Amino acid sequence: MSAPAGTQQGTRPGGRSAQKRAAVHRAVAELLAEQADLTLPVVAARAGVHPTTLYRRWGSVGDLLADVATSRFTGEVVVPDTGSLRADLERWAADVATDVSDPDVLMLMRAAVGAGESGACACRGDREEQLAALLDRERARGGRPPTVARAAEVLLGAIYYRAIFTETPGTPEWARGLVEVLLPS
Amino acid sequence: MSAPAGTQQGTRPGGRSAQKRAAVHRAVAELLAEQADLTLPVVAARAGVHPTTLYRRWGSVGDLLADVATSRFTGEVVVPDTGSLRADLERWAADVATDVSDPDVLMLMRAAVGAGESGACACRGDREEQLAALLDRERARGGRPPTVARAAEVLLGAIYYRAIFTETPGTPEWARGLVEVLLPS
DNA sequence: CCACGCTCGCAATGATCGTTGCGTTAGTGC
DNA sequence: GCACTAACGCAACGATCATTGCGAGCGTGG
Repeated sequence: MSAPAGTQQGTRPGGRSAQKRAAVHRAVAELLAEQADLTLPVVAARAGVHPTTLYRRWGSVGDLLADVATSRFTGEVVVPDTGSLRADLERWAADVATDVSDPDVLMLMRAAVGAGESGACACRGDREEQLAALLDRERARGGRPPTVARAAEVLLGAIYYRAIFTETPGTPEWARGLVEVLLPS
Repeated sequence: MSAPAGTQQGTRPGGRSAQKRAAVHRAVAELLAEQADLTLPVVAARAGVHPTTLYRRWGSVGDLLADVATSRFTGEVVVPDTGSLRADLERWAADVATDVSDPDVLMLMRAAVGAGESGACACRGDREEQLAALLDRERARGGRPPTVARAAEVLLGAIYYRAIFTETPGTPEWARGLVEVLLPS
């Protein structure tokens, strides 16, 4: 919530806080993977940090989850640039599908969504921005790509839908095929 | 989890249990709308039921939420039948979008998703079956509609995506426009 | 090098949660 | 109408959670 984006955070980027924060994030990821019910004391114990610290810094499990989700889903991703919009989208979609088919990532997403609107929105991360970059490049090339909103709805929508609301997340191949819906040949 | 589908449930459909169950479901909906943190004792107090009953019948907040979600999202919905696949889909999509744009419904969905896979899947309800009915009718008519999976991914995917992962759920008009992606003219 | 301030650890407290054994009430079948 | 079973209410218990005041440690700036 208070972190910009990178590995470190906040007021004192180089210090002890950042290490604690990283430990806590790691602990959350671990516990999430173990299906343990997330609670601040439990996270604290796992992270080797005093519970008070968590209550002070984050206040609630929801805020902590939102924080973890943002730092997990927003990061420097190499946006594909093959020269062809279709190929770029296919590759991007496959990458996203691969990412969210990881059970641990799924757990994080579900928990973040359950934490409320902020946590849910954090799960988008900067993926719409990545999409925008792809589409802008196509527009600069002289093409007429769909809008970012439309692309996000169709691609991210379908990928997230299968990941979250069904038992079978989509495969990368399936995600590639999705581009066909957006860009009819 | 133990209920078939209808208003009542389980072993003794006509009895006291069903009333308690209804009261509990109502309480969950209320508390969800109030942003209160859902916990079994709290739900029990609101429902005028003893906490023990909840622990025995559902065991955990997750199971309770999954139960509430299933009974909320699966029900006798009048599947549109206008004679035209496109019109049917547009109307159906608009109905779904209207439904999930209700803040209370949104809260329920987020909470159910956070409760785990079963809760998340419960949010689909029987909407894919409704979709299947629409598409089958078109096939019987001699048309070649998309598969149920593809239709669900695109339509439900986009609608749910905007509802859950963004601050602005889609409007019915927007949802209608979504059909154009699935059925290019 | 030193003083300031932010962050963390520590300990104690009240509140709430989740569980279990037992008695009672309500619904079902003969 | 009567016995049986299932579901519920009740009360206790231990465990865990969430909060607060205080002191110490680490990083930053003069």
